[in-house]
Amino acid sequence: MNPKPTRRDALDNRERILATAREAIAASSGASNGVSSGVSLTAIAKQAGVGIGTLYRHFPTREALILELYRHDIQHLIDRAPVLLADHPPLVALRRWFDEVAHYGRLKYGVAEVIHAATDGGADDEYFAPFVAAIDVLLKAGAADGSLKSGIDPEDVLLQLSVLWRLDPARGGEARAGRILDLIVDGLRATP
Amino acid sequence: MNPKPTRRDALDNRERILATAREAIAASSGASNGVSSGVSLTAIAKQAGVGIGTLYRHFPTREALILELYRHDIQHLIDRAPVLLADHPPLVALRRWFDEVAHYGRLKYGVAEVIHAATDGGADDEYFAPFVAAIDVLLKAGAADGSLKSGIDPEDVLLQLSVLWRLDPARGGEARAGRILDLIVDGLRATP
DNA sequence: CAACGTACCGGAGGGCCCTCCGCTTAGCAA
DNA sequence: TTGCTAAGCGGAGGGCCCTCCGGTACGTTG
Repeated sequence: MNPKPTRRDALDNRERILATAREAIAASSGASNGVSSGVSLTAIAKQAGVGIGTLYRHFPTREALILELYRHDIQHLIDRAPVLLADHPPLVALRRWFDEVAHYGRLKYGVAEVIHAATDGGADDEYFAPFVAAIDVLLKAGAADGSLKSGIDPEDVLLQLSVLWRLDPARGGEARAGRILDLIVDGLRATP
Repeated sequence: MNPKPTRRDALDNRERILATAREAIAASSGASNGVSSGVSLTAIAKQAGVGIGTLYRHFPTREALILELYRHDIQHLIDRAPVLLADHPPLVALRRWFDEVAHYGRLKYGVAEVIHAATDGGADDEYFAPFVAAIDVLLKAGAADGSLKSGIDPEDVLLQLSVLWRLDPARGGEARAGRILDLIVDGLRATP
């Protein structure tokens, strides 16, 4: 899909675009609700000293770019799932993980953007499959010890989580996120 | 907010825009996932024989236009809540209502669009407050007979519902919607 | 080192969104 | 009927998105 360009100039450009995008987003992220719309790809291209066509060749969609920026952070979140599971019972681990994802997503809004893109259905599975897998691990653990329903589709849960990114942190979003996560977890609980 | 224009020409234009928009959306709604993006406001204005400025004066955002188109249908949904409550126990009424909203929303995608806009936070409360009120009635009834938790914020629930509009009906969306609604309802249930 | 093919560049172009402001005209008042 | 005035009109303009394709230069091969 994105088999890393082989030519030097191409690679340079790619890196330059990523660096510029990182700056631009960091600069603009102080304001507003954190939805991606704020940054102009045109501006990034110009600032990076490449043509707009070049930017689009490297990153065919805005999401592809954001996604690449936050690949690291996303991986971190994914890796947290088994760690939490090792330290806590499944139900607690699940809830903690949700909290981390929600919190992280609102902080570094890029992660939210990625998940948003992923849940839009059009995104490359390659990227968000690990995310789904992380959820699945948590769900399976909960099912195994009887605290969660069994047979839940992890993608359904990811979709439910995607609501979080639409909260406005400025106005009660923090508290609302907590309440909604509670509701979601309750929905996943095994019914005795 | 939108105190209906008093001049004849203004009113005519308004109606013409609405009629044209209705056609345009009907014509394009056959395809794709049903997200609003498909229709160009520029095209609607041209087709309606008004300047783009006129369209924007009457309907400051795309959502405002869509919302006006489906005001009727939305009202219908809202009215269904008490009817269902009269005929069924609260839990059943709630679930039925969810089903109707979900189904309707995916059929006439405008409703989805409106709710989507409403949950975006920026929307005029005036419009979606009745929706929230309808949910609240259902929740209160369930709380009263002990089948649902008490003290749930209806806006939280609306937000959870908003996930439904992002499902792709073409690929498993129908079934997925059902599963997710089950999860949501379970989350709202009173914990014994 | 020269020459070449192709991977990559860049920006013009078409389309949409939304704003802003000078002009038009409907409806009222005399 | 004839002004008059503000409510309403409309489109030019600036910005962004994304595509497409003629040109450039990288790296390889002889």
